[in-house]
Amino acid sequence: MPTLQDVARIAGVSRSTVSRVINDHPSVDPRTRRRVQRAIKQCGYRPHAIARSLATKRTRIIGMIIPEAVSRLFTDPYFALMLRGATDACNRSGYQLILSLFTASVDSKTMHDRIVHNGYVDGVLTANTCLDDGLVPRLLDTGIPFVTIGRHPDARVSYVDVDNIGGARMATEFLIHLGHKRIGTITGPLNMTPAQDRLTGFLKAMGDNGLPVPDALIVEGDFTEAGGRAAMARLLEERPTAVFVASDSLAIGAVKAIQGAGLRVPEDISVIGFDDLPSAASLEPALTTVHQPIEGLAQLAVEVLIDRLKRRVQNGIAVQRVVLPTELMVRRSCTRPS
Amino acid sequence: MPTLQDVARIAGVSRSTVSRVINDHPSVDPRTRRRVQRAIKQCGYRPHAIARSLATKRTRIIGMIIPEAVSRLFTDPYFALMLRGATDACNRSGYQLILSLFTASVDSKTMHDRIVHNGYVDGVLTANTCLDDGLVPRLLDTGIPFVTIGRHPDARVSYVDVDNIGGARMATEFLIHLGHKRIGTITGPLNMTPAQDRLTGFLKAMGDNGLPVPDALIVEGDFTEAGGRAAMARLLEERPTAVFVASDSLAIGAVKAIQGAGLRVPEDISVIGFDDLPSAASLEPALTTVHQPIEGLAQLAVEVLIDRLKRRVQNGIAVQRVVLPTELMVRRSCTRPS
DNA sequence: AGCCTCCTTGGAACCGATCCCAAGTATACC
DNA sequence: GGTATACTTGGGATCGGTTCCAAGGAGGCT
Repeated sequence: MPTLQDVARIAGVSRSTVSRVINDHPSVDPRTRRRVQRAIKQCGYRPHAIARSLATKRTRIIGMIIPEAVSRLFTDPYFALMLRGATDACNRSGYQLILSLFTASVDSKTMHDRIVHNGYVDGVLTANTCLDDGLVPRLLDTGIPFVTIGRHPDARVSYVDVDNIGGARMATEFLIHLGHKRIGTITGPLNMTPAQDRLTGFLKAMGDNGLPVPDALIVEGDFTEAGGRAAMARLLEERPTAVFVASDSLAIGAVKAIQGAGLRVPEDISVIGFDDLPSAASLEPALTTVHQPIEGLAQLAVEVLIDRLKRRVQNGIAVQRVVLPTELMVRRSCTRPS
Repeated sequence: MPTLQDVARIAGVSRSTVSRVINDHPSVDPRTRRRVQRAIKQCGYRPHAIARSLATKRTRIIGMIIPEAVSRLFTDPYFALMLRGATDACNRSGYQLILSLFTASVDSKTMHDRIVHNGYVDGVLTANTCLDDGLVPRLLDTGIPFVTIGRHPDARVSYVDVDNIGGARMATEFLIHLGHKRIGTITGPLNMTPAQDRLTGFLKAMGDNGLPVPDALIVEGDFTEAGGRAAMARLLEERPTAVFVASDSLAIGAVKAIQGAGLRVPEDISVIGFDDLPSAASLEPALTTVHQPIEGLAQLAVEVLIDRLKRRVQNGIAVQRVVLPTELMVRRSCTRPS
């Protein structure tokens, strides 16, 4: 592997000058620049990222942290879409993404230290943090720039999120407008903000329309299909005519539970989900759900993070927050109550 | 951030000595060692990975490349499991994983150069390469250590794989033993070796049992649910009594196509899949399929790669290949022909 | 013609570690 | 007591870049 020194020798200039050419520094004579560029081509030189990082203290690597609590859910297509969005944005900007799934085999403090303190990452992206897993406070402590996907209540945290409250309200109002009055909900784990927000939106819609929500009509699930099935089994005893389910995976389980009990969707019970996973449209019946732009959200998160990394040099550090809108996808799983 | 120098000053020794303590070099007086360790604790020193990498020429980072051709399939839970296996193995060994999904936004040669030539990765893992995407030849060219998940025909390539031929044969023989004679298959994209191998296993089982396989009973799919649906639609015209489908995602589509045509699984047509995705057991009907240990395979791939990285120092370079067995998961989607 | 500027360029320090080599010290042996 | 040996330790070069600073040279102005 040729180094700067080699190029310099071939072009008959100093390392400094070659470095300037590589980095598009303006103060290089055009003739010299061409000569250096020829030399670079000739010997197939490529800048050594590690050496460069040591000097500049920037690696152009972003760490993506998925906390252990949700890594069980990792097979949900939600994460694949998120990763695709994030990597795509990184590709465009010439950044690399280190993926760090916290798993049971190593304790999370060690994992955190490894990724944050070893100097390999300029900044961190984190998704689906639980309020009680301590990740965000630790990140704040270290002072490393980071952006969360999904809002976090701490005022110092920059995040990107979708309008979960608005989306949930929209979904619930859709059910209400269809004529439903006895509407249940299956929530996500309530230590996660998206789950909280979707519940909030649901309650707001119900409240605004003067509909009571007895506690028994609210069942906490865990964002998995199995969880949806179990939650729906309990909810069935309350005989709701419609259910707002906080994620599509949960909704898939809920539909199975309903059908398993010999009831039909939507004729006996209407079901509305949240996420609009790719499979939602091809379920039987096709799932009415709230679309959230997962890939776009992850892309945006990367862009916001990179923006922060650049500004940091200029000492601009104001918290940034972006919330994207959701969209109701009306399909077959909801109808008027009989 | 404190550096080696700072620790050295506090402990009253030289950088060299601190370095020896950090790296567990034996020739350090126990008393000195303790003194240095106290100094390290006291100032919260952590080795700077970048600087260390520059000196040692090893980063403890592995690059995982998913070629563009399959990044469309990326929402298949298969990839999530693979990533989880790979990251978990990395966590255990103290390695980091850079995830590189080749996407349309950047051409694949550029992507390849970025990840391979910038010095950030010690080695590369690659999954589901197509025979015609040129990735493997390029990797061979650069001389970087790499391991593919899924076999590659080139004799110089180290890989881990599951016994696709054996699994496919086992599945097909299961159908044959049930009494089926007119058995169709939906294959994956035949420019991918797993798809080829599963077809080979199918044909071998059929041939060994003296059953003819007219061309019309072989339909190429693309490993997606929609592809499975389309392929099955064509296959239905041939009236097979059973179908061996080369992946669970394809099988899900196939089942839907069968049900959509007013036929029942397994009463009218038996369906057997391949992969044993987490959802296979909870489908309606539960899918009989060939289990492959995806997470374990990815873990193994990481281990083999790390092993190669270590041996490389010792100039051991023999190609390594491992093939794991598969297992038949008998569920409800297959029965005797009527 | 002389002086001042601006543009280019090279030199050297630096980023934070590793590691070889030589020197110093303690122990053992004769 | 002197010398050989083993064990510790420090110094300095090195990895491959970036960047500050100073110097040289060309061009412009009076």
